[in-house]
Amino acid sequence: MAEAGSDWTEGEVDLIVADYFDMLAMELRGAPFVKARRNAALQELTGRSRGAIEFKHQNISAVLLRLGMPWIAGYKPMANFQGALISGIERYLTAHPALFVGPEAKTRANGFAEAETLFFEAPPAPSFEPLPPPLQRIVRKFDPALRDARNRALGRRGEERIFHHEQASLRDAGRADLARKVRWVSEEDGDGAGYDIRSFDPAGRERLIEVKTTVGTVTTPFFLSENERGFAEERPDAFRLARLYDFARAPRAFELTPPLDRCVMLRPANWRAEF
DNA sequence: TCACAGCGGGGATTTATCGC
DNA sequence: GCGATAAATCCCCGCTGTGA
Repeated sequence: MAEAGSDWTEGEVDLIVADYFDMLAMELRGAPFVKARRNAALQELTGRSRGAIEFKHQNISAVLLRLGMPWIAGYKPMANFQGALISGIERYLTAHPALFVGPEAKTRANGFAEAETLFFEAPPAPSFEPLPPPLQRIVRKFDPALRDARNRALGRRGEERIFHHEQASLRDAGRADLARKVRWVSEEDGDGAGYDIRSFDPAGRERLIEVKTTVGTVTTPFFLSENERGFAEERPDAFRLARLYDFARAPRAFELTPPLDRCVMLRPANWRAEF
């Protein structure tokens, strides 16, 4: 049994990290669980106190926040965390590479006839703060932005949600005529237009919306193609980037308008090699 | 002295359960 | 169905120990 005040051992860290990810997966699935019982079971296994285990849960949330991954609601990320936790999380992710991909990535975002509250304020303009090297290593191995970008089903469901939201908003604004003209361009014509949805504001002005969806949090990075970035520069009057986040749990969104580099930090993510 | 990890305690709030 | 009560959840405050 561990002594209060001593550093957590690798075994203890592995236990609590595994338990945390198990609870997180259940939360994302909408499955019920009682945190106090999980805490009590960990107290039995580790000899740590309730407060110590809860504190460690908040430390794990802090690491996941920095990684752009979702965390358990209720375990508010602490400001700091110890290095042993990073290693523990890396070990867990290495052993469970399919985490949040596949069945777990199913979402509960069904039925959205009304223009319910979906859009909130965008996060403040970025202040670039580099990740500590151990976290950079994890991001390279398990990039949550890349994982979400490769999840085509997730992207499609995000577009569907925004498509219905645009229609409902226009109907609520008394513009059923415009709501009928909203087009899901990427679904009907395929990718390549530089945006996913052609919609309108209540005054009839065009809104060309590119939808970016992640399971992660409000600040989880996302990928933008060169075509999309170029289109945003070409049509700053109409281009809108709809950023849907926390999609598996409680989908929320914010909207970015060009110039995009004033709202987000754009960094080249791949290179085109030509002869 | 200071920063930080680790921790205990507890108040406020929400949710579940029970008895009427 | 409703109010009372218990349990669970959320998260804040402030303390100790340690190492630089």
